[in-house]
Amino acid sequence: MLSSRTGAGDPARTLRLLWRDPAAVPRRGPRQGLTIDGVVAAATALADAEGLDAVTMRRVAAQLAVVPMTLYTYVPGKAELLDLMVDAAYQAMPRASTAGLPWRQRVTGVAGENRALFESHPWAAAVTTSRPPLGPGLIAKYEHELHAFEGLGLDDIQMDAALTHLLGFVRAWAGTAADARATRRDTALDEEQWWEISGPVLRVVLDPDTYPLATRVGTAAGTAQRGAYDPEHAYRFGLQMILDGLAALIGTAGGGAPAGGAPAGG
Amino acid sequence: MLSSRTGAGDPARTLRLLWRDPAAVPRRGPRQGLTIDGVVAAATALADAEGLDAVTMRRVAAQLAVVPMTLYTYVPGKAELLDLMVDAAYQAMPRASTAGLPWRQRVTGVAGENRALFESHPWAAAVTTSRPPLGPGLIAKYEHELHAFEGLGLDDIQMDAALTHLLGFVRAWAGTAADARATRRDTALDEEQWWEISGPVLRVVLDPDTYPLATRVGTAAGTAQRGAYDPEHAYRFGLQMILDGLAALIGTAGGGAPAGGAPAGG
DNA sequence: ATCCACTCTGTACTATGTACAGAGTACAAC
DNA sequence: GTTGTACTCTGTACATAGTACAGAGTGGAT
Repeated sequence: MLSSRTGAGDPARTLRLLWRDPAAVPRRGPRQGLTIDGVVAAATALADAEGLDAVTMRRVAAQLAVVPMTLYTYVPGKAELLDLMVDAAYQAMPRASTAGLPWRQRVTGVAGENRALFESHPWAAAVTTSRPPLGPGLIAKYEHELHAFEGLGLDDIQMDAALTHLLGFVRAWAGTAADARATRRDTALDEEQWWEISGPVLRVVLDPDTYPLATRVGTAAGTAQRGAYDPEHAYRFGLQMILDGLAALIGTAGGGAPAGGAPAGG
Repeated sequence: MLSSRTGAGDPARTLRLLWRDPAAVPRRGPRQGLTIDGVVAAATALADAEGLDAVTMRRVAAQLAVVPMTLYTYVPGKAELLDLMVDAAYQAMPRASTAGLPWRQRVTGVAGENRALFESHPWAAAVTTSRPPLGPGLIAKYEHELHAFEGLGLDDIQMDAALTHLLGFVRAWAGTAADARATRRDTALDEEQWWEISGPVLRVVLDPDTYPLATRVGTAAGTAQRGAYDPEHAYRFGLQMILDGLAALIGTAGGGAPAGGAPAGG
């Protein structure tokens, strides 16, 4: 039962894998023909190009010119491979220092870095990372991002919660945006065509007198934006709300709020 | 190609299904032995009890004592079944009027209703609803929830964006919380046990000098809460930030802000 | 020189969504 | 009534997924 091969679900093993623990490298037997990084890179390339669904053990193996089961020498299972992909993506993120900048700019920067992550790796928002992969990438990212919230008079728990809230927003936004893109591709219907088809049906079935607010606001939102959902607007709006919420928290937290950016940025 | 049976991916067909369009009910042939509502209810019961993965066409069919393919008489495919499940869950949500209450209470109420939804139907946060299922449930929910944002001096687009932001938060929160629960169940490790195993490994591999902020804040957050993640705290914190962000928006929006609740509620 | 831990491989099992074809049923048209 | 046919329900079958398992080969530790 406790075979060394079947280590799927073992947190310690996954952690050692994430950190590339040298003690976990086998000393006997033939040299490995691939590397963990190579496997992760192949899987990531596949996910970037064709989405998370394209990441199957068979296809990753094919990329690397090995048979599917060979991957299980490197990775306990698919779930762990996904964890490794996420951590590697985190590790590759740029981490420019924003020391000295006003906090609104720092926080906006963190949001932007995460947005960029999800734009180059849309699948990352869809990975169900049951527990966060506590690898070097995530830790380095966490360390970097916490700096944006330091010196604002928040205690440690507030810093963590504020960062979590911000990251949750960007992730949720990225998920919605990616879903919209994916549907557009799969259905071969863009937002406009979809409304062209759905509009008439809805008009028959949906009674404006029963749902006055919904029709008014929904129409306004749908008309202002090209379709039903404008990712750019949602992002700017959400970020602004978070910045303002944070400002309120800072005002509450220490008593004396340090200087920040302008109250409202465009 | 345009068979009436294979209508998966057809938005118009899905819409008619969502609204239970009587015109879509067949007039010829034997009477159906099941109902759409019955199918949706069976699938929902399965999802509630065992999670989204348990919802397979075979198992839903088994619940209803029919053969899997029979379901395809009622539903074009699994994706549409999930859409129907979500819309039905929306429809079943309580919609108590909060007219007259201060806006912070109204918005808190909307958040709470959604939180309750995800607590009784955790799978709902995980359904990838590429495009929102524009059924009667969603529309009624939208109508109801918009009322919380009316009279605050926001224009229609701001109302929509604010609601979207709030819902995104609750959904993201629910997803994280559900993931944590699911992992606990699948791994048979609770948060504490997991840390017991991971702690030693992390201590070896993670250098506090390289990641000072991360270790300090991470430890503080992990100690204060029982494990690494405290859903209750995250929810309260996030909601507070949204309320404060909304307050700032309202202050900006019209010039004269209507009366609201206390600046900070518990 | 020997051993066996380890790598890589092929085969095989279970599970999924759903296409397809056939058998039976009951309303619409005559 | 009788007939036609649109519709329901069923069984079989296929492609694709993750991965368990067993065997053949390899090379560092002894």
